[in-house]
Amino acid sequence: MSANRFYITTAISYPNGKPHLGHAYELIASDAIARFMRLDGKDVFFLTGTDEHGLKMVQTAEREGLPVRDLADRNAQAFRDMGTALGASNDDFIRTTEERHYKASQAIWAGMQAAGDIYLAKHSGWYSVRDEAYFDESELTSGEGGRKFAPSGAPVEWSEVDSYFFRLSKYQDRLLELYRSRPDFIGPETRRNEVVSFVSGGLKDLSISRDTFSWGVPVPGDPRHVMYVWVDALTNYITACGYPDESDPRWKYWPASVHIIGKDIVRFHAVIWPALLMSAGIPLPQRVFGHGFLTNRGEKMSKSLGNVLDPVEMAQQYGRDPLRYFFLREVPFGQDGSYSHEAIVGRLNADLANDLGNLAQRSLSMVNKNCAGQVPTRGPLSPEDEAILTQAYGLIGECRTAMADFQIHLALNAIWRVVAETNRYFAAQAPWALKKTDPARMETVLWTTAEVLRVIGLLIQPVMPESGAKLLDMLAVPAARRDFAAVSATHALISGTALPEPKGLFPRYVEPEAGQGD
RNA sequence: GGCAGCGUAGCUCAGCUGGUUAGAGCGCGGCACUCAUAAUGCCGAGGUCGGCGGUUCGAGCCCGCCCGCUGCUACCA
Repeated sequence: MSANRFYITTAISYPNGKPHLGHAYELIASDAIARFMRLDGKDVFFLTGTDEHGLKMVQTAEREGLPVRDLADRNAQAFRDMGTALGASNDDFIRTTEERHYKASQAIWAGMQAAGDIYLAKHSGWYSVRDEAYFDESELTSGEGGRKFAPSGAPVEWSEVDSYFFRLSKYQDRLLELYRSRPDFIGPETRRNEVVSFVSGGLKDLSISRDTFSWGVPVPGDPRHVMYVWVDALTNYITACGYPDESDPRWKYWPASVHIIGKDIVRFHAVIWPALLMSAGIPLPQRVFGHGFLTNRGEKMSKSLGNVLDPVEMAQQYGRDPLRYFFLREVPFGQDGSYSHEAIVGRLNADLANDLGNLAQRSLSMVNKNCAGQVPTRGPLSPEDEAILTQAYGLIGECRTAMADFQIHLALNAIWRVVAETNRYFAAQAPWALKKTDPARMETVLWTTAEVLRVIGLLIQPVMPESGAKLLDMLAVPAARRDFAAVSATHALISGTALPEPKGLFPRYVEPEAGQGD
């Protein structure tokens, strides 16, 4: 990966159900990062997709009376549709049931095998059919008659099956060295600490195949087995780059700049994945970043609590851009966050409608009425004008710093700090009063405000692409001048340019009749 | 149990290598303005910085103990 390329992925979603807010959140955040990097001049490849194999898909399909492939097709489409509804700009959407992925998975398997890291053995342990999981002896509780039970209360039985294993244990030292030499490989830091602690405690070899079902990628040379979870799912990130064909035009994007994932699967991405890659002799991703979870008023979303919200419906209710803004501004990226209807409405009305929307409205409507609908005449700049402009131009640096560590909320904080400052500037300069006493000065104040709005419009595009475009449209900023290279005085608004009539940027959210609340 | 982290205004959180009257946003109270999406601006209320004890000329920031909370402690993706 050259310095100018940026490859970002979300985790691939397991589509045995409909997409939920957690999926939406990860996609929105990744999309904002991808868009930021594109606008900042990078050659971006942004990937998302679905992980469609495994027993649960088979079971869900049975329950619904569908062929499993039909279920996969239907639900994968639901995830694609969610992306559309949220404005995701992914360059590809990978499905692990695709032919290209079979090739890639079998190729990496072969690579690991060639390295001597795969062997066949008995996978044994206490298995709970209901939980579909193995449990360590220490996790079990004993009931009457010596029967043993999983933490969930489900009965367990001793199970022994043939399985291929990956020599994960062999990579402990190399992994620790990786974490030591590249401190930002895992983020945020708290996740890094956990992983280091975990690996330091020793690694066991990993069961990577099953012969108890067939819905998966066949193991090369032993079609009784399908690959189990790890190899199949993680490999998607290189499948999309054309692996194993290194002459594929996409191969240049590997290694990925960052895998954006939920905090619950950090270990798989920060331990197993690099080990698989090391084994197969493939370069390692630059970074792995685990975001937090969203809760509804502090409670986990769950069907039984009835607080599961459909992200597509939310986008319709609040607007795609405002919804994106809310989650990216309200939740420090990497930490858990809570949301509620009240919190969303509060943010939308305060930050979007009142602060930014109204700033655009109050200034641009004055321009429209008093400056012949053109970019105002810029006279000599006062120290106050210079100060606010300097702050605005300085934002790109702050945003770059924040986004380099995926601190999206800090970038937005910085932008809104300037929005607030601009409202103060506008009130202090009182162009409505200057209209009578010093029209030329009024024009300069309006020009300065419009120029700040131009910069704001450019910088909000990653998070709110439509709204950013709308604001830039109102300022007649040409399409070719909408990347971050334009965040400078060099590309400032030119006095006399004709402007369209301003339109509301962010309407206030008003409760529908007989407020349903949330 | 072990390891890691956290506990600062009603709420969500900032507080750099310890140093004058502990900060922001939201919420709340008052005032101003009327260009604007009943928007905005100004002022304010005011928290024993979880508790106790230390180190220090001086601690929210260092040390010890205690209380409370969270995460991790592998085969569910």
